[in-house]
Amino acid sequence: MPELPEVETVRRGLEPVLVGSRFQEVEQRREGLRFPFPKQFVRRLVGMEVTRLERRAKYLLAYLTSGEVLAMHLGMSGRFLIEDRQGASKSDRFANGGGGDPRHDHVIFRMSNGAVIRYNDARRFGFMTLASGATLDQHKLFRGLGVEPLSEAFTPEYLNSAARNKSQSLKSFLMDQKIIAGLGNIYVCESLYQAGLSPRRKASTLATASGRPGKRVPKLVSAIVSVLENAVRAGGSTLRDHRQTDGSLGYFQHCFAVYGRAGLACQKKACQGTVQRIVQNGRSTFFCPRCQK
DNA sequence: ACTGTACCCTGTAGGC
DNA sequence: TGCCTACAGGGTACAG
Repeated sequence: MPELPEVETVRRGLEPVLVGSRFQEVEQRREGLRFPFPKQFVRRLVGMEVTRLERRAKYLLAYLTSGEVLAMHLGMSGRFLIEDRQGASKSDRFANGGGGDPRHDHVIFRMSNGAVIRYNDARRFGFMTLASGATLDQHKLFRGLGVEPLSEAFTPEYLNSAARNKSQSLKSFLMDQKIIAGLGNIYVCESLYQAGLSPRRKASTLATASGRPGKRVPKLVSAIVSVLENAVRAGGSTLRDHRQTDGSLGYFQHCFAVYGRAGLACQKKACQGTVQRIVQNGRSTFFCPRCQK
């Protein structure tokens, strides 16, 4: 479900109730999600204060006073919902069953500040684990991750050199978390559309041999950054079941230019093309063959 | 190296 | 109404 903008939106929603608060009680309601929970999961959390909450790629990272980090991944359908102790939503925008089926509430955090945070995940592709904060960069899950697309390190030079020898499609190149961390299916489609680049093009055809990017790479970098920034600003997108931590919906889905629009007219003024759906690496790609070359 | 396929699991939308 | 199929934002393993 969640790509970078959604995870960042969740982070911003959780930060004020998690940071500076302690885990008073942790209810772990099953053995595992995608993976088993780590040994002594509850014991290693209870009593610990969260000192900061960060996002890396599509992971949420809660730094604990124990020196450990609670790393959380939402998979496809994971979401966090915040309530007060009485079980009422913090906000009154809780319509449409935004709380999800309680059968899929797998973890409940009761915090020292009174907040109750439920992790709900119907498909259970998400997971939680605990890792040492000091060596997080070396951790299996994190050591291979590529650059954050909203950081200074994401430059045309970086992308140019990463693409240089890649014969895979541009779409699968951009989906690769070892290259860019946090991009997913929707935002890759949207970025390629905005940059006017075909998802089928070989990644290497984008790059220049000199190491100095030509025109296409900077355009793609700008497209990725602006698509992500706009989505974060809009509070992420909502497809099917994504909800913000207060149960409300994101708004970015109203802004999709190509994603999910197969058969509809290309929105670029001069273009008479039709958005097409193809499958690449087992995932849907939406693009306009007329203006994406 | 890269692609396609299957898989993890449940919910939902659409066709009949 | 139900039953069936296809598909879903993520990621990994494996065969070719």
